[in-house]
Amino acid sequence: MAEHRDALEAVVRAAAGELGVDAELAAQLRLTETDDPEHGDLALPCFPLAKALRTAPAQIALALKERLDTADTSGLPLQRVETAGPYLNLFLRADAMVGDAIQAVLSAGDAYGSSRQGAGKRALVEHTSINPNASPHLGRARNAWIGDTIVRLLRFEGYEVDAHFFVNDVGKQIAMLVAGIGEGTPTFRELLDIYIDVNRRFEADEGFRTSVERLLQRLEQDDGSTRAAFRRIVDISVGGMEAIFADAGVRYQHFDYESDYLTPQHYRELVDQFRAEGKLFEDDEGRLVLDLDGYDLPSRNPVLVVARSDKTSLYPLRDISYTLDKVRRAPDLNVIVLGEDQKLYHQQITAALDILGMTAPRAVHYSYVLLESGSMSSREGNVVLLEDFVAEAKEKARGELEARGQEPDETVASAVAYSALKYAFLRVANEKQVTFKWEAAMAFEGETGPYLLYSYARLSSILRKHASQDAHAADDSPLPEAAGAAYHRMDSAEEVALAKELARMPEVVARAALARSPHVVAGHAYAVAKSFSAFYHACPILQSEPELRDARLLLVAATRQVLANVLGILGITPLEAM
RNA sequence: GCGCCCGUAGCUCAGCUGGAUAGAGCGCCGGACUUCGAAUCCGUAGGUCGCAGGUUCGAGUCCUGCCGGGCGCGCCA
Repeated sequence: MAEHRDALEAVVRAAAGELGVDAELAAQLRLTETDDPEHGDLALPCFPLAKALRTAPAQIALALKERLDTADTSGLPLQRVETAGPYLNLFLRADAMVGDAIQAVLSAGDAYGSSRQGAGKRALVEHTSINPNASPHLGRARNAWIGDTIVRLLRFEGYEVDAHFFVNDVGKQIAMLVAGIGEGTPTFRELLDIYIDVNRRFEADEGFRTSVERLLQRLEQDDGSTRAAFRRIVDISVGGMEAIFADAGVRYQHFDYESDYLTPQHYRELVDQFRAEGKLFEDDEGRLVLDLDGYDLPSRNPVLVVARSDKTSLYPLRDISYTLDKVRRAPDLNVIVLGEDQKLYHQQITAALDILGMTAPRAVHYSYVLLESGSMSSREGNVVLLEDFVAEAKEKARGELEARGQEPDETVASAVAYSALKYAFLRVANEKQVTFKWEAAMAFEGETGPYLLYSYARLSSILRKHASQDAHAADDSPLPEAAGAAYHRMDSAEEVALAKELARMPEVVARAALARSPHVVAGHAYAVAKSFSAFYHACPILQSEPELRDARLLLVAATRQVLANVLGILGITPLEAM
């Protein structure tokens, strides 16, 4: 479709030129996709030409139609041209659209839909980065789903991508855990209870408070045994989170520890550099403050405090150090997924890096997940833990399987459950809040993950059935030859609409990758599945006469391929049967 | 107070660089399983696109103001 559009655009521009439109204006003309088959497949609104030609748009449309009717369009799949008032509507030959789409999909296979915009480039994506003192809840999990989808999306586009998880193992929360646990070895679950406990102790017990502060100071002084004690506790948490996200299909190539960026050398180097730039000063109370004047920050004071009055580092300083390291590792594309509450902060980090002559990562900001009872907060205990939600979703999936007389297969139940959760989150635009409702997120009907899986399983089932009942079962590829198929036989609205949907994928993926917007991909997955369902109900496949059956089988195979590719980007595992 | 994001059908959300009567899902009502998987499909009803101005041949989309919600604004991370 895209290549047809380019070619037809050229023809339309030439025709406009003949009417007296100058080259510059002609070059701006774009054919738009129509939303209604009555308007053809591609259209040109003629309004922009009215002023230049001093002619009514409808007249221009008619004049263009005349030119196109007599122009040489051999080799182009142009069937006919119509005008509808000020619109010039182009109708393409259905067999060309359908055949081209199917053959493009089948020949590219798993790579179909990629525009290879990242070929030969390296990208780094930091996401999730949940503090080790809390089990992932759904609010924080949104970061992981978005981040993982961006990772997959960039990989699909040809980037070599590393996913990084920044482990915030420095700070009072962790020190409290270290002080509270001592020599013990709790599990990840137990760690979370202990965290609540030590928080209370910290409030009440002054002796405990001092021991926590002392621990922090020793850590900053690069004391070996203290570092080891922190690492031991933190790794319980890292292991726990890694397992939880691995179950969800999310993997990280690197866990980067904040404490590794806390060494006296890091500290001194950064402070010296900022001093050399004349941007660092000590305020009345002895804090080290970075002067960000001139960066137009939406803040009362354009500053960033990087060290306490006792000169121990604050998070921003360690983060700058880490970010510099990431910048060096990702020359082509550097992305970080952050909540919307981090917007100003990220601008500050961006300014700080600018002072050092470096470019900060591009941030993908997302809005938070709200429960009906309000926002999630681990401190207030108002959370839905990812683990709990997943367990319940899997339980429900097993129930649905049993209701259909199947044995509850663990793999299938898990795939169904995760598809529901991931799709529920990924379908909404990053900057929109997600209001979480159990029933809605657990829904298996309508615009949901399970519907996508169902569509895929059905596509697979058709191909399986064909392979088993047909004579060429011994053949490796029971699929008909794509080259000479009778695409012209597939001229129903449903068949053409489905093929056009398949043809849209490269454009959709490119746009999603550029904007780093998972919901664009999610929307396309649904559009393909929905379009397929309509086709399925309208057109018999295996029962059709051989020529038509073969053509439709190719459409089915191509649809299955596209759905697999799109689901792959979303991190949703397709099922051959469910 | 200042800044950023959001406001589209009863609910949850799409709507690409402004372009033809604003689309889905859920829910409601009514249909379709002896035939390729009914976790499906088809149809009906349901919208002053928060409000008011402005730019434009044309605004859900761009600009300004206001209203409502979220988030942020100096020794937390």
